[in-house]
Amino acid sequence: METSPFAPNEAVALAIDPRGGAVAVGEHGAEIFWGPDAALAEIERLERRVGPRWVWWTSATPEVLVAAGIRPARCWDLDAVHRLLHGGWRAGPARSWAGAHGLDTDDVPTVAPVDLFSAADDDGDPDQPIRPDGHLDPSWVDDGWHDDPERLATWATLALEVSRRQSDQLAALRDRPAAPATARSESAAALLAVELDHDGLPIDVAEAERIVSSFIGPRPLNAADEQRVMAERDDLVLMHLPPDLRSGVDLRNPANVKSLLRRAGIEVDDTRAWRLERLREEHPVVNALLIWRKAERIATTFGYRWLDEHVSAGRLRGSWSPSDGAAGRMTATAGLHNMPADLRPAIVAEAGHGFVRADLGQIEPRILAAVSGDHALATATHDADMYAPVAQRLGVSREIAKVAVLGAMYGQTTGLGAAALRGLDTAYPVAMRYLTDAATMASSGNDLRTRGGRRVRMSSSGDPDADERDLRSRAAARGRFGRNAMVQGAAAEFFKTWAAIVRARLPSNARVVLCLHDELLVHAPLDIIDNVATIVDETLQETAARWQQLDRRADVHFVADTSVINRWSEAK
DNA sequence: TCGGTCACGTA
DNA sequence: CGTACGTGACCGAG
Repeated sequence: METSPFAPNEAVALAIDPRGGAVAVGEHGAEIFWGPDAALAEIERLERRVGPRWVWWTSATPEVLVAAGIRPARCWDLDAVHRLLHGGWRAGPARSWAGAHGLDTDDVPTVAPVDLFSAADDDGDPDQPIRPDGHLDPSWVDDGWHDDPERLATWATLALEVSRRQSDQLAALRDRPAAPATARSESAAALLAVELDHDGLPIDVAEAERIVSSFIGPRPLNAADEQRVMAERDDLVLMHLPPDLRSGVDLRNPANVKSLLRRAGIEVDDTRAWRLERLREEHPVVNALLIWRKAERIATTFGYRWLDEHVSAGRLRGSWSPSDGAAGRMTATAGLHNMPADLRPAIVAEAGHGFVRADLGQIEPRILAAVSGDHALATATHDADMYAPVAQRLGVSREIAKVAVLGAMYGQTTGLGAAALRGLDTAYPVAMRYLTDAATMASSGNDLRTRGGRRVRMSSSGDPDADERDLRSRAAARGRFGRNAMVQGAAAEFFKTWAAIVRARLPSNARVVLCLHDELLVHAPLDIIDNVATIVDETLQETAARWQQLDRRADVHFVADTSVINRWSEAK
């Protein structure tokens, strides 16, 4: 009979030295696997036979696993939990350690710049990872544990200790009962981010190039050709000006464009597209400029260079971050989160595969109903379109109701019907009070915590030069930020829980390939695609049920629009 | 070379 | 005086 020092679901800290081996440390024992290949094989075996909750310092550890084809089921990511507990986007072992030990996380020791004279003058004990002041020794953090099983074991043991302390800190958030569960789903999202980095988003490059070409023409042959094409694009705008105004105009310089427009008889405060949109008919140069801007965006940001840099083997890859520094939404580079809709037809499932695309409907107002515990607003969420009952209750049109609710969550004060805002206050006082409380706290510089326990820092960095008006407007800005962060942050937590459970429920040949704040894209073989769609829908209800279990405040319904498609552009 | 501003795409 | 993000071009300060 096989014995293991670990139990299913037990927290087991894992430290990997890709060149040497790995160490796994649990409550009641440890295992050392030496030799890189043997270590990965043993980790895979442990994952399969035991299924612990792996604890790791940073995503560098799962990166090794995912690269080796190992997809752990459960984890505890110290970075992710640190960000949750202490706010902001910065993390790393030194900060996680400091945060777990009640030390200053903003001022952790760093390795001094390499210096010939100071190199030998290190007052730290090389065998001792903890400094006298209680911080992790930065030289240890960097690579002090490499190539030595014993030091690697120390490193894993320290991780396990941090995870215990983090668990205690989460449990101590008595008014945030969802915090421990959120730490687990935030960890899962961090692991998913590693997988998204690795897997990439299926893209049909030929189709993408065709779309790019439709905006800016064929791929330039060389730098000179590129210059020529650029000049030709510029000319399509400049031709609408009298010849004596054309020279020296740089369309890429907004100030320049502004004066250009003024000379054409058009006065604007700035040259943003939404402002120019209404002036299209005023002068042909405006229309030409807006078309130019669109092409310029493709040329500079989403053109051939973008494809060359970020696409390989039919996948568009970016760098995923499981939580931003504000409300904790996922972010991604390489344009994965801001790809123009025009390019979405190029996101095509591979042969024999399809996408399941699902997006949460009206997620933020539903989240507001849940986190505030407003029963009247919760009742509205029982409708597939929750703005309809809100409109009825306020006695306004659906459009007005929608704008008013969104405006309340964003802190918008202008352009809203005052009657609708007053109506919200009387119809949904609990939800509105929740928002104004958050705004009041934030505007006076107090940190907030989301429903899942994420600390939202308000760091009111005092500017000695700020005058009274500056201070007031900054306080108001903090208020809007805080008000929105409580909703956006809880929505991000809800979304990540959903994504994490979907990930756990999917068969191994189906993968989440995109997370877009309220939208999931899953890539799967066609013969199971309907099953995957069912999993995605059922998982949403499971996510909602888990929330209700932890909160038990209001019966909020969540809905998703789910469809099976071949191209990202097909749904919606 | 760097930070700030403008601009614009997504949610 | 509606939030968040990433990217790129330009500007001015250093």
